[in-house]
Amino acid sequence: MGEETAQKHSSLYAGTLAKGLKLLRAFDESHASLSLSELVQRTGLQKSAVQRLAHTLHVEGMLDRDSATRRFRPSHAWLELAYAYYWSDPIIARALPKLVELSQQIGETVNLAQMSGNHIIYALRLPSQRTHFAASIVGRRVPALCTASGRVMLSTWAEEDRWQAVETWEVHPYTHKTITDRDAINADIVECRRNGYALTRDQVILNEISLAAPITGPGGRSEAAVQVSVSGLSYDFDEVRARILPAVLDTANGILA
Amino acid sequence: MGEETAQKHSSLYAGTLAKGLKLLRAFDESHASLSLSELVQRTGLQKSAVQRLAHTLHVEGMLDRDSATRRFRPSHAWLELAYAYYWSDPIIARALPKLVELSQQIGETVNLAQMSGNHIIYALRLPSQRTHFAASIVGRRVPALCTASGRVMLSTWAEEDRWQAVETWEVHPYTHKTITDRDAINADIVECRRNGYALTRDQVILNEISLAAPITGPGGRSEAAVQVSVSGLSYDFDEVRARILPAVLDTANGILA
DNA sequence: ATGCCGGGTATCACTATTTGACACACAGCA
DNA sequence: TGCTGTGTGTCAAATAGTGATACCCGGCAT
Repeated sequence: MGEETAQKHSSLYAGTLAKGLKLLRAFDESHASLSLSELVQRTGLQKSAVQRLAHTLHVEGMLDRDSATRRFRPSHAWLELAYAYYWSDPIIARALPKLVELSQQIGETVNLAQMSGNHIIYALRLPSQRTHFAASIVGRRVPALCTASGRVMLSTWAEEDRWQAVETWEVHPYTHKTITDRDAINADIVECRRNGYALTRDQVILNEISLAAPITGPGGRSEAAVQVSVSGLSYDFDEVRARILPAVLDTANGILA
Repeated sequence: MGEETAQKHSSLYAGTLAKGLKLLRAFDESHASLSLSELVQRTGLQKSAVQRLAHTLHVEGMLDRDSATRRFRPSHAWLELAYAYYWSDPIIARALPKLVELSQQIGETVNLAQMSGNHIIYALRLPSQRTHFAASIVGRRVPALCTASGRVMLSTWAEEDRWQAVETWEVHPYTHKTITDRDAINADIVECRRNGYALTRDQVILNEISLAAPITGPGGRSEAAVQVSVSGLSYDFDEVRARILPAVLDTANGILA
């Protein structure tokens, strides 16, 4: 066993609960439903433990069980947790009406992205056009350096934090055009800082243009961004700047962090 | 203690995990953040237990802690769980593109509602107009009998199940116009059955008109519905029937459950 | 200043709870 | 018929959670 677990086992650490959470996290976009033995594989836990924990989660309504196949699936309770999240994060309530307005105004997909560790997470999504499923649903995480939202947010950070992020944060080559060179990413962030917005294309999905503006609080450090996705087949950068950018900047400025 | 707990304590029941989940569920729309002692109050658990469980949830990234106020809050992980849910429920991927289309077509708020026990839960929401915050975010649960969605779904159920629902399921008087009389509700459901859609107003929010059509699978029993909300100040029933109903029926029929 | 109070934190002996190896039942398959 | 993989059930051993207790700190009234 590792040494990094040392801190965790501070007699305040409830291992059973942690293992239960591990079961929940075993479900993701490529593991939509899991059998008992798959759960064992994915979590590395003991069969007996998984059996008891999964049973408990089922009884408590956190997992649905298909009685024919015996497989487990996330339950509606998972959406209820999202509901509670939305109420707890004050920026959501401030952003939502403005995003709806923006969405109506420009007729393109509008998102609220938040910094979450070294990723961004989409907290609100208002899809207006057909795109990939993953690009339409909340809760998706993407390495911040690969996204327009992440870069604009970073552009508002203190020199040192920004530097540390560019040097060490994860990058994932989603497409063959994804920028993985850290100097190039840094250059883009510097430009974001000058412009007050970020404009990227082909970073996560081919032919997708992404425009983001930071939501800044009194400290000036941004932890959230308004982001718009449009098809690179319908727009070029200049058109985006002309037809969409002003509204996005307005929206972002109208949301006090 | 109680006798209803008998089933749960079947030696397969991990109490510690269940208590941890109880902490998560202590957060809701009127309890956006909770201190240690508030968690104690709301869960009825021991202070020590709450301390350990909350610490564990924090270490595991399920709870954020404001280091100044020492209060706990839902973390981004709660949105990630929703993300996993969306991938796991096959109806979501089929419904989403059609709902986006419908939303663009009619320019009004579109929802996907699912039956969840005796409530409906909003699984997808595409808000187009300003409304109440609660009416714009996913994961909200409402007693099925109070909603157009719930009633159309029930209208497709077998006589006996329908009857049982109308007789026993919970009703909540959200507004002074909410129908709480079970005979009246039953009459409406019978009408839904004849019409193939449900049309209500003022049931949950005053001046809100709600139109719902069932998504039916091969069995004929509906567990999900396409629902549209419009302002009762801009529409009356006849206008809704003329201008919105056809598109909604098309959409619902185009989604195979 | 003083003392009280409530909330968050830390400790520790006790024991209830989880553990994990084993054995069983069942279904699909060679 | 006898595998093999899964889901289920059992039980002694020991680990992990319990909850009473005490401590620390800041705010507040006296």
